[in-house]
Amino acid sequence: MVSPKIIPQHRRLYEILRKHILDGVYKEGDLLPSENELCQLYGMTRPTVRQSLSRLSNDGYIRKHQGKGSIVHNLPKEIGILSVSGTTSAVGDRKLKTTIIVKPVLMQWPADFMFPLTQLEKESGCIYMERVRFLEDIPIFYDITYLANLNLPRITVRQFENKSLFQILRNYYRIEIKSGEQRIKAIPANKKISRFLHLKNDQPVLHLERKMETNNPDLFLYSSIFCNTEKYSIFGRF
Amino acid sequence: MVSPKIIPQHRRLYEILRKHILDGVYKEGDLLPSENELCQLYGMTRPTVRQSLSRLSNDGYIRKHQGKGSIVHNLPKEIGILSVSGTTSAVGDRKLKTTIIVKPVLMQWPADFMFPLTQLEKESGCIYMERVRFLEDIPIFYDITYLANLNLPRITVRQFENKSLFQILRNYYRIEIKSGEQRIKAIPANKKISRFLHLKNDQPVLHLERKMETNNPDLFLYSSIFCNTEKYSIFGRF
DNA sequence: GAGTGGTCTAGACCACGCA
DNA sequence: GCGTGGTCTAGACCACTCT
Repeated sequence: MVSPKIIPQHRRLYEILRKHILDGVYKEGDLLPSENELCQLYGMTRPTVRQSLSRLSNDGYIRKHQGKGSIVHNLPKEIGILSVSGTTSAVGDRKLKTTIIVKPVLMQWPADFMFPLTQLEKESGCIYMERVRFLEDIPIFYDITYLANLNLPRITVRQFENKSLFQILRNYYRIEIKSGEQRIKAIPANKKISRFLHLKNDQPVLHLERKMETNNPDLFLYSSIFCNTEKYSIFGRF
Repeated sequence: MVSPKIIPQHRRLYEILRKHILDGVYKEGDLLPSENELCQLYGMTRPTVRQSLSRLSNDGYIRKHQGKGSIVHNLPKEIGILSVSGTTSAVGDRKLKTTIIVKPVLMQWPADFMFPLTQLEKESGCIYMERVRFLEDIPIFYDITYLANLNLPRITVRQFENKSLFQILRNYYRIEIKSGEQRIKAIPANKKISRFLHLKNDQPVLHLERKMETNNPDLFLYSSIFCNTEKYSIFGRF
């Protein structure tokens, strides 16, 4: 573990309000306290409060209405994998179980990698792992993860079963995901995919190719995610 | 046409910088003028400038680096349909041709609509249209659009061929899209879809179900979009 | 009219990258 | 050490909604 980082106030308020919404302190359709009330409650000024609310609004937790206030929005019943937080926190409160297919191993980068790599990444080698994620005992995601082996000692021996990769990166290496980009396609499931996701061959699956930036400007996290959307849609805001 | 609305300064600067990036005034990898320089150049203060840059960053046009500056980012070569601007502006400079399959008609809302409707929407009836969008002569999107018939006189007789629906809504009815949400699935193409998108039956396509909010709080725009991702991926940021 | 969110100003201090 | 972006304050005026 490492010493904690200071957390900006707008981020702190964002987390508080988000937790209150998820915990039902503020329910769907409720009016949040007004911006001025939040200022007083948490000892901030309006721009700071507004920054928190702006993020909540972008993430779909609230809707702002001029002259009325901020209203808690219907929480998406689907899987919000288009958010930044990674798969684990993307499914809300539902239980997500993980099976490791390939434990983290150090290897060469694939020859035709889905994103261009920097020289530094190429030289560092690649940490590789495969996981299948289950939601209510249905396999939903088949994740293949790649990241450069930059200042991540002992990562290949850590236990991933109950923690998300994001948690481990944050707790042990102080790595935070800042943002990312992705390409989305619909493809037929090949043999490997259909086996892991319990689908028929050639059944359509969603394929996400993601590149995530971290607070280490040299370190990126790459995922190739195959997603069974038979029962759960992928949800996003824009 | 209607009288123009006043445009906030942060929005104005956002549009200017966005245009400069798209026009190549600032090229990929270039450093944008610093925030303080932009303040002087456009006569704004830093929070205002930062609001513009923040949006540019969210939309993927720039990356901000503390201590260095804002760097113009690789423009996505794929189709950025996950952005707010609608299909037409989502494909950058490439030519998007549209074929109208069903001209706008007034009808009843479908019995099992993909999103819940307000009482007002149900009573107003539904404007319905179908279009196919081509990129470089390949059919990419099969769009089915629905919106409530609220204060939209004569919309069923307007010409959609060369203008986007969004342009018509903005120019004639002063309707702007503010934000939206969507569900994404991978599904097999049925007969109708495969005919319009020139695909084989059961070939995987992306299915987007979108609900968009406008500056009229009672008016929402709904789309069901079937997307051929054989050649072009859908691009998004998060 | 009162209260809400939307926009904007004019400063301040800090953390980071680079020369 | 200097300039960069990151955070924050303490105000201001406006547009909108509701009563």
